[in-house]
Amino acid sequence: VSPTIYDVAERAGVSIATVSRALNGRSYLRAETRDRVLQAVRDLHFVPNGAARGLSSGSKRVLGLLFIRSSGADEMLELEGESLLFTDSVIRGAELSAYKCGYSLLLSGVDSGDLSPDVSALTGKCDGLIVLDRVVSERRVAPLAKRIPTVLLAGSGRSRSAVTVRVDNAAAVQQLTEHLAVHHGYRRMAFLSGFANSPDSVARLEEFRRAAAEYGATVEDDPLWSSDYTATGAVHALDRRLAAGRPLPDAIACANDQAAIGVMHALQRAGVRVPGDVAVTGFDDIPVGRHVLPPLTTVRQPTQQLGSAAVVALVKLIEDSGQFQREIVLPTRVIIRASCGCDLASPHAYDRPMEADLAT
Amino acid sequence: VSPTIYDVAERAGVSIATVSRALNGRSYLRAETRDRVLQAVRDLHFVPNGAARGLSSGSKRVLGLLFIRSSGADEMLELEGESLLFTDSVIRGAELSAYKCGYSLLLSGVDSGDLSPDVSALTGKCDGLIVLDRVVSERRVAPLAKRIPTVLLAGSGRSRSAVTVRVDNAAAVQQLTEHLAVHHGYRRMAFLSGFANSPDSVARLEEFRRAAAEYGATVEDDPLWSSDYTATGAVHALDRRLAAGRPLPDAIACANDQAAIGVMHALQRAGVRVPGDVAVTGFDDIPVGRHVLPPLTTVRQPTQQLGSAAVVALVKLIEDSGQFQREIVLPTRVIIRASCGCDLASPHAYDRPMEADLAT
DNA sequence: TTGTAAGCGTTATCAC
DNA sequence: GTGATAACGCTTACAA
Repeated sequence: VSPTIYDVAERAGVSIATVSRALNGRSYLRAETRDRVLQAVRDLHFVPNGAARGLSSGSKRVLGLLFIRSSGADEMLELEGESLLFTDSVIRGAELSAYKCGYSLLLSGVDSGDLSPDVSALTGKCDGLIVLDRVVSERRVAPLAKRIPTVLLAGSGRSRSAVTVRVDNAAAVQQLTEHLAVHHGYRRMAFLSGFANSPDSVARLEEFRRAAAEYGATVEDDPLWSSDYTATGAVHALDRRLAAGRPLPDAIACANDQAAIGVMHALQRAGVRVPGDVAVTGFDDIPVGRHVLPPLTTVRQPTQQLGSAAVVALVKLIEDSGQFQREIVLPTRVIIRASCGCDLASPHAYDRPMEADLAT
Repeated sequence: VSPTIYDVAERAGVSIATVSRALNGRSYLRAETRDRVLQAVRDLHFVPNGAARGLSSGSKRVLGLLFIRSSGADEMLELEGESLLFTDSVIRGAELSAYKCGYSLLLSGVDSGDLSPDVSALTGKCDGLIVLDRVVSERRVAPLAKRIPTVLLAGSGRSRSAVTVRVDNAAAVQQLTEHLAVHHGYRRMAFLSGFANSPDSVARLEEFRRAAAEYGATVEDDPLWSSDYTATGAVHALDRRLAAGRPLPDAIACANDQAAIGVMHALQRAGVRVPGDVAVTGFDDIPVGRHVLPPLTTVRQPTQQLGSAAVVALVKLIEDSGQFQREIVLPTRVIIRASCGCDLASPHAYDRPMEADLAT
């Protein structure tokens, strides 16, 4: 039913090669001929078939983006709905950047429990892959990257086989830890991890341990300080920790904001004051972080830029398969609010309240 | 570099037709042969080329989703970042549903100022299109839908040419207006519109006028009561209205939550109490709505379901091109919080505070 | 500057 | 059951 270049060629009185040339503008063409072809294209509402194009040229002009589908979104807390933001923001950044590079973005979620996701359905449809944190285990990256250009997003940066785009976890955690240990003088700390297989969570924990040691603070070493990036999971972890009866740490750093909010909730419910008795920090800077009480001290990541940087790196990988950066590290910024113990009116209050935002 | 069915066929000692059959499982095949082929597939890490498949079979197994890219996200208020949620949530729902139907989702943003977006880049790459609110004007829908299966998301439902999936704006606004007019007794109302070319905004305004009249309330008729779905835009609109000096209405219903938050901000900044002096309501139920003061009375839409319903409708349209529903209407739910004048402790407080959510 | 024709990697229609 | 082989709609040498 759809017209093909043959139809266009016939209507314009030229060969299909000429139509192709007029469309792609690669070769020289008499202006008059080109106009005639383009007129026929318009007349027929011709749109080139992407599959045929991809097959013939070897380039589908499509990038795949693999992310983890949060399991059972419907059954979760309302709050969990906000976890959409990190991945979604990456997707937005990636889409825009892909568009600018002349590609489209093909989305594919992977169920969180799925250990060996069937990536092949996607790989066949695109020229390259952007793989978000935790989608494929580190040892499965190499075989994948061998078959198709692959960029890892938020990986540890340890994978030698694929390009990695990630944030500077080390600098962020270093800065945050210094703030907690030096500015506030907290000595007994804890770090609530995300998934054990999340390179980001692992990197943050490692750096937290290192930095804490540097400032002479201790980090509680107990398997219960690990969770799953959700507020619910954090509440459960904290409830277990509270039940243990031992004195609580001075400060609890969390692998992400949702967990931090869960931690604050569990503490407050147990009558522990935040930050009076225990300070809490997050990571990501999700919007609701400024509306909870106390407003959350956290680390802001350039989420959209993560997506766009990944696309740019991937396109480079696909197009000029020559040299490329093995690793791209994006900056982070510590956002001091109140949950760390700071007074919002203090000079550390980089972040302004909502009214100020709106006044712009 | 990638292996083809020829390589697989050779390794398995069969013809390419047999490989194709083993892969697609359509035809009968000796079990032993099939196993041999599948083993070769695994050995070679063969992945069928999607472009070739699409070209040969006529079905690319890809659905396109067109949405409006919010303009200049970087320069906007932090709050605007939360407007990501509606579209993103639709995308998530669509992705999951597409996956279940055996399709992938191809994303394509359209710049908000772009009057005649180049949809052709996408149409060539997919089997059908999901078009979000405001992406293409109503008169451009028909020619598009003629060329490629198209589902309109959040359209007015007036387009005879394409299938429409939308929420029940009429019921929601009717219910909300009744609450304002009957329960609270407000008589003088206003409605702050979104974009003039947004069918959803138009539908909400129309129904608001109708319902208000039904209950004997008046609706201010002034061009300044129109804006652009953003908090900033709403602040500007309200500032103009405040400057006019006339007495304010009893209640202001807004076309979406961001606008409602902007309205509340502008009023409060001018010393007007919400809801004491003027009641305000929103639409969408974005997460931050429960954290603003007063918590926002609004209408919840099943955003993920909008996406998945659109996909299901589109797949049906593509696959059994026989009959299909012209219009699919999803239910909405009024969420009463405090900005309408309700006491949160009253029986109308369907929505529980954050603590209650977390306690689950 | 334009036309001819050979692929690209599948699926699907025939035969056998 | 399985194997040849002809599409599918485009790009791109190679000729002219």
